[in-house]
Amino acid sequence: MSADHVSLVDVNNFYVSCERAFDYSLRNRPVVVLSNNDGCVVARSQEAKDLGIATGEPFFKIQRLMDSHNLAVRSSNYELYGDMSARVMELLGRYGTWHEVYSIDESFIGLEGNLEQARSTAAQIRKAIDKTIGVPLCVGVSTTKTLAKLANHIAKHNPGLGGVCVQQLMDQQVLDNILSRVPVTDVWGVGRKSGAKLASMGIETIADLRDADPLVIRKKFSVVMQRTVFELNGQRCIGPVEERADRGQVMFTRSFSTPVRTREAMEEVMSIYAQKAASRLASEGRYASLLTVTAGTSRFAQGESSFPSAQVRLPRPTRDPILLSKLAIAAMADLMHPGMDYVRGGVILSGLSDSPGEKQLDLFDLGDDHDEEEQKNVSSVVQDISARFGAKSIGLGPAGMAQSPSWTMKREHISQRYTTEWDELLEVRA
DNA sequence: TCTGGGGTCCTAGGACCC
DNA sequence: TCTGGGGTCCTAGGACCC
Repeated sequence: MSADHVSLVDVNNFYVSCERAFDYSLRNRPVVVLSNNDGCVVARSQEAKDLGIATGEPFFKIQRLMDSHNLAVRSSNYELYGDMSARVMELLGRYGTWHEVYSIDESFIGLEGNLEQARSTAAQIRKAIDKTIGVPLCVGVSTTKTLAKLANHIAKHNPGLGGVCVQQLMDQQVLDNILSRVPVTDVWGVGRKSGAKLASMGIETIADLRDADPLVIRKKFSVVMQRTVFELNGQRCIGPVEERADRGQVMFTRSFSTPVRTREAMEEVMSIYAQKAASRLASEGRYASLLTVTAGTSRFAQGESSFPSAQVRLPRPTRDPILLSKLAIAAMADLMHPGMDYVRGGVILSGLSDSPGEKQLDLFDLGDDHDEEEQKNVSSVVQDISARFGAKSIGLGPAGMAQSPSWTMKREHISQRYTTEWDELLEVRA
């Protein structure tokens, strides 16, 4: 990660900007993008922010603004955002000495040269992405990741900077003024809980945290917060995410559009989600050794609640959709209370590795070898078809039904998949 | 009526071993 | 019935992020 400067590139209001890139009617008006199930707001245009709409706000509370303030609403369209992200990242990779994708719309990039050269490269990046992909972004440049995040924050909030903020080129007095005014919770890595605790120690602004004693911070919080203090002082200590073969997990959890009450419906959920998770593993060429199932009643409902959860250790790494589906159903069967309203459920696969385990004796009770052999064949055919024709083309048991069950996700305001479906390409009229 | 999903990292504490 | 220290590994839970 050695380069003269660390920059953070962040697309403005990413989901909204993706929608706007293809739909001009969304420009210059308030726009929000909703979470899965059209539940709550996950992205807002500047105009929507100006209306006082908060992230996480339930859609039903702001629905009236559609009429009164010309608010436009879109269901989240992850096919579109994922595709746009890949294009942005590909282009960003051509700049800088290293490139670390941090999230769907953010990258850290190493820039070389003096400060003016860094600023000029940052401006080029903005221009290139806007011209070829059509989404606006801001670039923050400084000496550490935490400070680059901060510089990006400053660029976002000060339109006069033209979307680029090189921290070292700022007027010192202006910078000091900002640091001693902006609340500490605006720092990357400081959330609500830690913010409250810091405040009780008299640490309220970014400058306060920068000047705090790292040892005290380490003792009262953890090394994470201590690193933040070091980074605020210009000392690089947040490195790239380590690449580890067994790192990570794959989860498939969703809220249902209508509650699931019966054992049979929950079996459908577990079966379908397990197969979706398995197919994601297959696309990544990985295998899981731990299966976790979860479900839950609404956190907002009165009365009795239920949050069943169970883990199943898989004696050898697998991504077999039939096996995972069976195990997920079995694990959930005894835990759910039929009759209660479950509003969400999920399947998590973890302990990931790049190769399937060797078969071990007596660990799996799947009947005789003949059955297992046959099951293997069916599984591999299913995986093959879903890899070639897409996840929707085939499914086992409940997942194979042509019609979606009643609890599947609601997406009433979905935009077209401009970039990933031939049928929905943007029409251009001259 | 209606309140997201998918991640990462760290720490504490228990199980187990020598 | 009483009674050690030190180490590793695993898991649950908390906090944070986008």
